[in-house]
Amino acid sequence: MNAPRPRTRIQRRNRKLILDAALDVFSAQGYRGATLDQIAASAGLSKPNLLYYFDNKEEIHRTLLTDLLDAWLAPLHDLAPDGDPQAEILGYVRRKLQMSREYPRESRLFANEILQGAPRIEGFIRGDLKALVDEKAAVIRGWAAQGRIADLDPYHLIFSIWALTQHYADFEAQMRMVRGEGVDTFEGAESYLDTLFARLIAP
Amino acid sequence: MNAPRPRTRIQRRNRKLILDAALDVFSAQGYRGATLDQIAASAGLSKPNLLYYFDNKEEIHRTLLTDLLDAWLAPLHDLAPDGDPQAEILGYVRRKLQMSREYPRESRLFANEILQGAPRIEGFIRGDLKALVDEKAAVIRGWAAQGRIADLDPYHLIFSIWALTQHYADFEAQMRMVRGEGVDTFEGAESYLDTLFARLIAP
DNA sequence: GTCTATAACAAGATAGAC
DNA sequence: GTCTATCTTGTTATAGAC
Repeated sequence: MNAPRPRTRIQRRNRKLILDAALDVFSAQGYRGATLDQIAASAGLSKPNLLYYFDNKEEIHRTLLTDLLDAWLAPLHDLAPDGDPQAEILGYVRRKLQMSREYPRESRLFANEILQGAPRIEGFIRGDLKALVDEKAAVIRGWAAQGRIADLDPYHLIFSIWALTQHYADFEAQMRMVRGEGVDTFEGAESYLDTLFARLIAP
Repeated sequence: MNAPRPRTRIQRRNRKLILDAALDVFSAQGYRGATLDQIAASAGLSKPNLLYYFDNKEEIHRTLLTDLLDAWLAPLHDLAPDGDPQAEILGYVRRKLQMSREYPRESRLFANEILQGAPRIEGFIRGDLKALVDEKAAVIRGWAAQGRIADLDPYHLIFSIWALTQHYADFEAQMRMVRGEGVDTFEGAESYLDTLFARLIAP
């Protein structure tokens, strides 16, 4: 029997509870490290009740990942070819950093997936993501050709934006331990990345 | 009964085989995702034979991680306070990138550990790593105070070096899929990072 | 819809022959 | 030292009462 489409209020609420708990556990432990017991306990439900809402463990994970992928493309999608190059690139950096701050668990879920060779999202990466990156890389290359930004490899540029912004979410544990518990690890990040990319892309 | 200290040639050889296979599997699947069956198969030994050389799964993992941590500090350790600031920082970036290229599995093993909250290396991070980072941050701050490099937060600077260099190892799967199978993902990385950090730290 | 109880199946670890 | 066979535990998933 398939899990029901969420019709009632209580069903929608429980599905949300489960997905939120599962995001906690999967992002912190990885797919195999997570157990249904942990997720159930964190959601305040029994394990069989979890499996009333989702057919199996994998479906919970796939749901989280799928929901995430749409949001994942948005910041880059918004990079406008007819905008001011500097403002567009710095704006993209800010939106990406904002995502790391607001959705660190999602970032870690994604990082776990990539680290393991992206087995479940290979289609997404080779498909939608690659298409979008190729499109925006061409835009950036055009700006460089016009001398409106420095002449940089657009792929390295995009990857460096991902690396720097996602690091604040994915390696947050390390930053916190190195800097000490009291520190907000995002403090100063936006201004640092603003400076870094402004100096990098200045023509 | 404890596993034997490696005395004979064959023991040393088998321990190496096991650790190399385990590094493959742990770095790709994470601690919980890895199974002794996979490691044994990859090493060409039987599962009980693995456990003749190591008491249990955790000891294999701990051995890999411990061996890694020494090497992990070296590039930053070599940043010399009395050297030329620009050359020292760019040299550190190059050494770190070189480690990502030569030891991508080790980088992913480390990344897996941090993503999960660094449960097994918290002591290392709060201890040796924090001490080294604090020490070198002070050096960098001194350079900035003397106007020999730009005035940047040294912690954000160090973290950004980690983020950018390790990304080439940890997110290699994504880069390969976005760029296409034929591409060497490290191609152009050194010159890109050279440019990035040279422009960033120029006074 | 939710629960207790339990089946079914990995996966870590051990026993004991060779 | 290495293997086959097996024990034991943890985990996913199902049965069936309520």
